Amino acid sequence: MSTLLSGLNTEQLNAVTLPHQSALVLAGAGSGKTRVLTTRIAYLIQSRQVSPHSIIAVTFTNKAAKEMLARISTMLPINTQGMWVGTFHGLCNRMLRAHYQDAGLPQTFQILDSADQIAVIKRVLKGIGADDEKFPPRQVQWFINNAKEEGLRGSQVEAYDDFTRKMVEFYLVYEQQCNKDGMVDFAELLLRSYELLTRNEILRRHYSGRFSHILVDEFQDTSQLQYKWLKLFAGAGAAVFVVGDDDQSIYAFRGANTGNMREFEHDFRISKIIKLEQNYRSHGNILDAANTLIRNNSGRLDKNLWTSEGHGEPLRVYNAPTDFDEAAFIVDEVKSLHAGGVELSQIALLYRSNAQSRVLEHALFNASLAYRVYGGMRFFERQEIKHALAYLRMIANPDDDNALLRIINFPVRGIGARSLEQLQDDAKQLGGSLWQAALEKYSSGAVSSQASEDMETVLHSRNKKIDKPKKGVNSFVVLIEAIQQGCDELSLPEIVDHMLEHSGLVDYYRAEREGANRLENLHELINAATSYIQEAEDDSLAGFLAHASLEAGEHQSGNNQDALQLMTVHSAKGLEFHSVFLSGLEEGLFPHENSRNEAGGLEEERRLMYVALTRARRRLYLSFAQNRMLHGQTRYNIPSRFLQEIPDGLLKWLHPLQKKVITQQVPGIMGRESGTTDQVFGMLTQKSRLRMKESTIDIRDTEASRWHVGQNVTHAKFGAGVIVNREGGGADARVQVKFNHAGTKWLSLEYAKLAST
DNA sequence: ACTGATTCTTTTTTT
DNA sequence: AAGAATCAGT
Repeated sequence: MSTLLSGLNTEQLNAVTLPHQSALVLAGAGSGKTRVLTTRIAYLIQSRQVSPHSIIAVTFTNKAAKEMLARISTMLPINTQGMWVGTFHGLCNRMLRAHYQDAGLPQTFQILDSADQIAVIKRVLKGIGADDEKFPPRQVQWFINNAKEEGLRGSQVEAYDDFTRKMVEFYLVYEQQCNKDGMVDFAELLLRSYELLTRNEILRRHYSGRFSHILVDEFQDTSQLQYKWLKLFAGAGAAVFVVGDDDQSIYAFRGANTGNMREFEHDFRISKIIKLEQNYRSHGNILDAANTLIRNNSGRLDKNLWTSEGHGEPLRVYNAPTDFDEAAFIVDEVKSLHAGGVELSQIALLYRSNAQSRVLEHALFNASLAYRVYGGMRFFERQEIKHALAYLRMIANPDDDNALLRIINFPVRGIGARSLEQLQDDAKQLGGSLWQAALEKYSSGAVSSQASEDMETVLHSRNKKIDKPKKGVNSFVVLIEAIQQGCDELSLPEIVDHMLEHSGLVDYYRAEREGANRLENLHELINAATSYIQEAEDDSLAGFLAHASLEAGEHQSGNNQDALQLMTVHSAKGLEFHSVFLSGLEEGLFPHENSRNEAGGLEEERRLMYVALTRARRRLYLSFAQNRMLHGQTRYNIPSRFLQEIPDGLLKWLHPLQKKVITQQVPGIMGRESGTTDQVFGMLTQKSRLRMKESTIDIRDTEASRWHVGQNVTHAKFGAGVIVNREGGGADARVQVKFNHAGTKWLSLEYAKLAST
């Protein structure tokens, strides 16, 4: 007990030991939020004799849920399996599985991730002959999800204009399709379980009675519907303990509603907000920068982070000519940090959008630095895995049209658009799934052909209609049935293995030239199944499939070696690192240009920036590039306004060698002496920009002219050699070097650190 | 039905 | 720049 609470500061202790009442904890970045939550749970169980069975803890990501469970079990020797800890979506799934009948769902209902959802929408649109130029599937998806988030069914949405009426129509057909196939999208998980509780009084009583304590992490990220869902769970008697930081709300695009914090204050009669303001993570300068920046936002709940640590280093700012230079700079700095004893895994490279990782990866790869990219293409989103999952879905529930369409001709078995159309028509007539239609066709060559037709036509049409397409469809039906039968008595990993072998997927990718990686992923899927049955209490195939949809990421066939961490700012939330590089600080990128048109968009971007800054413990690099390649063309950018919102005194500007000259030529641009914002930052005139560019090239050319054919050189990695050729000029200058021991290579003078010997 | 070529389009962030 | 989607030719 005393060990449980030791080391907590006054506010933390206060929060942890609160009596049975609802509470709002406003917890700044790095203020020990997770610790407070987990300790509170442990404290409730240990000192208040609260049964783990009556505690529910909601987190925002699966990762956070896992970590919470792990921390609790180190504090208390209890079985955490009975506890309800998870994301909103995860918990809703759990509930719907338990009461699938009451919820009007088939036992094997499938969860659609966004990509699946788009696919279904596309199919639906095509099915009713809608013009997908005029109604882009993305927009339809957005409409549907928004409606669901507001708690509205297709029949309840009010439409006053043609466009909306059309959208509603799509929504209705989409709903129908989902119901028919037993599919549930993310928003549906929430809405469905919300409705279940609203309608079903017995269940509602059961749950609101069962949970005496509800704890919510990252409360600022909850949506309207999620909040209503919470209130339903809480009923009248539960103590609801929510922890959040309005400054770190970065999911408004997904429906997060900071206003929930104020509503909560009101709804649950919170008399005093508990504030955790001592930061245990970052040095003073970093914190000051973050605090100053975020003060530019309006309507914040008041809070100011402080630290008892010293100021530490200034933030380092780097102005790179191009994104390549930026990457090269980062690589250099990482190397010296690493050489100085900082573990690679303690260094993070953060960026606003996933696409930015490419340049960085390229540079890191060439420098042979170990790195790991989070997010981006996730494990369960890869095409080979999606294919494999589709086969598994067919085993679990063959009426899943979506899954069927994905794999009916993959690997190819001669089923083209023609036979598919046929099948879809049959299904429509039958009023059943594609699978049922396929079965019908396959199992009965002599189906009730219309008696009115004469014999010849029947024979004729049978030969043409049934024989030919039947071949393909037939083989598919046989295959799926064979796999299904083969799965009896098998464990989950064995089912996966069995499916992989017999579906032909393994053979397909084995034959593919670039298939090695995909093969590896397919095998990794077996491992994923193995670890799933070890961790989850429900080891059914349906459970595994739900898991795959809900937890798309975090399963990488990865090694645990010390590696740099690359991720978006969003996915860095909740993490901390010794050193952080924040790259791409340019207008249009961060803040992102799309945020301009959205209400509150800029403030959300600023919060995102705040999150990014507060990830760093000791050292923080901020960098931007004047030119950046985007969608295949170069864009000229001006530095992010957020840079300017950080006090000068906290920044230390780093300049590459060439830059010194530029500074002299164009004073007032690089130096940040007095002057209006526009002069300093941005609005570089076309002319001055040009001047900068020219001067850069000039210098480079001098740089390049240092090298000539026949010169003896050494390279850090390849050793000694002689220049045998050179081409290009300016930024593109390259030399061909014949190395004594490493063959002949073309090297870019810009990056290859050649030394003359 | 399949292949190769051409055009199009890109998510900002995630359950 | 790269991948997906569509189109044309076989």
